[in-house]
Amino acid sequence: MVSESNTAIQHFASDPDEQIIVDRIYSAVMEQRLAPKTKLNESQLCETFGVGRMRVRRALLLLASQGIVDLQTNRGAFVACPDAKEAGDVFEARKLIEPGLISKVASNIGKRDLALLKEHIAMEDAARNSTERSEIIRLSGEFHVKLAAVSGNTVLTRMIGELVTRTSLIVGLFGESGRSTCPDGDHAEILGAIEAGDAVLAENLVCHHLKHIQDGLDLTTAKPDLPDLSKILGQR
Amino acid sequence: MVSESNTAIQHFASDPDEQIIVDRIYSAVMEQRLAPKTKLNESQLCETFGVGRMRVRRALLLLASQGIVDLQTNRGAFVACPDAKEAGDVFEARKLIEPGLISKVASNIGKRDLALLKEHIAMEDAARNSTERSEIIRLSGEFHVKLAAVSGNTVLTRMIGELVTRTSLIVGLFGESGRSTCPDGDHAEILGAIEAGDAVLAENLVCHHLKHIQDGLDLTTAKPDLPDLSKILGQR
DNA sequence: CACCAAAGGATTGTTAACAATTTATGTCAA
DNA sequence: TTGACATAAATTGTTAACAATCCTTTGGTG
Repeated sequence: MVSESNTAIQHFASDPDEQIIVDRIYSAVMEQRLAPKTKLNESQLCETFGVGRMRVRRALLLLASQGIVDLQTNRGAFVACPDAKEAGDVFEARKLIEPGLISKVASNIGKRDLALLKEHIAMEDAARNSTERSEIIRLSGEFHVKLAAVSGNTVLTRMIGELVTRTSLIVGLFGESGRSTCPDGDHAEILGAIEAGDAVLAENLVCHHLKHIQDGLDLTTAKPDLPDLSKILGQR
Repeated sequence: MVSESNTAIQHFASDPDEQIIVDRIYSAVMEQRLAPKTKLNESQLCETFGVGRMRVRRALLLLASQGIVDLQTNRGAFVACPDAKEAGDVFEARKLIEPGLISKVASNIGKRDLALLKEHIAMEDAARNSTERSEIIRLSGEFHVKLAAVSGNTVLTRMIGELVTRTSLIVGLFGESGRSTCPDGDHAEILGAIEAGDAVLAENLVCHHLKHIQDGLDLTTAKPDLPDLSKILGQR
């Protein structure tokens, strides 16, 4: 079954406020609105969400445990900045897990879930024509998480959620600016194979889909750190 | 490369103390010395490790984010108690990830890593003859994590670490008491296939290895909760 | 002008006291 | 004896003040 919530991090939070903080930062990273190495100021977050410092710190620790935030002692929290090695690891993990998972989903999917996924793709199409770039980016990633959720395996779904979010960071860092995260028709094609019950085809499509995204990355160019303006502006 | 550390949780902890707390609880769960649903008292942990309450709470939150500890509002922290559904999910995840991972390891493993793994199996053999039951339980699980670590993929290694630990909880809950976690010769056999560079064989062996462990579980018998003494002692 | 040093401010880390909730204890009545 | 109820203890959740660290600015010096 597909969860209606747009979050992929399960709620260990006792308080709903805490979950909100995690979700919002999570979404912002997913939508590439929060660039890597962006400083996440505690007091700033406190004001933004209207909560105490404790909640913010807990939320940041949770995000750090998922590799989305980097906690540096006495320096604060920063949006994680994966290097080429880490990017490779993430994609390797996805290519190892997702095909098998989709194969299982293709074998036994219910009408209800199928409809939800179709609806999601419709949302993607709508967002593609919209001016909001962040919307399509987030939806593109979320498709993979929802697909995993259909399997009913919460353990694997959470893992995919983490990997997808980190992929957003990676694409933002190493992706060619013109290219979108996921090729336009791919998701519909994958869902088509699933609907047809063709597990092998679905598996192959996902495999190529991931490879295609990875091929769009340029891991050699260590991009100049975005917040490090000295090198960009220093040479006038 | 295989890490020498016996922990599978990466250190997000700023403080080494915090890492120690996480490691110790982690190991205790791994060795099945901490039964599911065991209450983890804060002040007790503070005294045990000689640290402040903040550190303990942070450690517990990290463990909760890994599904090893269950945090209940106003009630405290308890060792997680997976149900049959969750147990199935964990095994499904392992069966999906580990074979592919081992296949990759078998394709290109260095002499140094091979030696380390052999050494580990020797330790297992030694522990099997020892009186300490907990030692062999922990080493059995750790073998899988070290195997993953050889791949060099830290993302996947962390995931396997989480899954292995949760497996310890599951085996403790649903496993037949007489049986050990991992069949005696299996690990050596797997390593043999890896040394021979036979990726397909290694993959199959791991697959069967996991299936064998899972078959040893009795998921139907919802075991009487260990700390719930009323049912055990009530019927005199 | 560049470079270094020190003071000030800002931010994070830690501690301890307080508040809220749960759990245990004890009393009384049926 | 059992059950409900009230009280007390223990435990967790929260807040706020304090300490330590880092970053910036300022002022001086070569």
